[in-house]
Amino acid sequence: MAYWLFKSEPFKFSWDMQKAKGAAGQEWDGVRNYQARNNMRAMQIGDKGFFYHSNEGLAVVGIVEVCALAHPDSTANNPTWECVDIRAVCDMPKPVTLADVKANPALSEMSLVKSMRLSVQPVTEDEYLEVCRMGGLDNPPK
DNA sequence: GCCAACGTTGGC
DNA sequence: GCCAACGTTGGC
Repeated sequence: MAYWLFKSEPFKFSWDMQKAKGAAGQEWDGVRNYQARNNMRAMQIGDKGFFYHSNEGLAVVGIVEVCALAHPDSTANNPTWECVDIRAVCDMPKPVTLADVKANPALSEMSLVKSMRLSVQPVTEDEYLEVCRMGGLDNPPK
């Protein structure tokens, strides 16, 4: 089991929109960055991840899980670009902001701090559990 | 809206 | 294959 972080600008695709897709989930399309694509290729069904609002909100607002392995991005005209499908699992009871993450020494190595611009990031288990704890999630889905 | 960081492109 | 120019992302 691996952990990830998915960034989205809420005015383009928000957490509410993700939740509205329900159990069927949503193709995480639009990624045009090799590192982000490679992260998605490495994902397994059931991997968990954070849903992060960039630009506005600047916070981890929910937990998602991978529900389809990497496949061609339906919005791309080039088979180079692939993406997974993800579905909402639960809300973060208390959104964990970027400022919260930066202020926590235990998270100083997190990609969110170190590789700010990467849109699909790996998260370690320790980081996953720590952010869940900060967000008031007592029994984080694994 | 500004600008720093960083990935990509393209000339040589 | 180097590196300057350029475009995009995203925090502030």
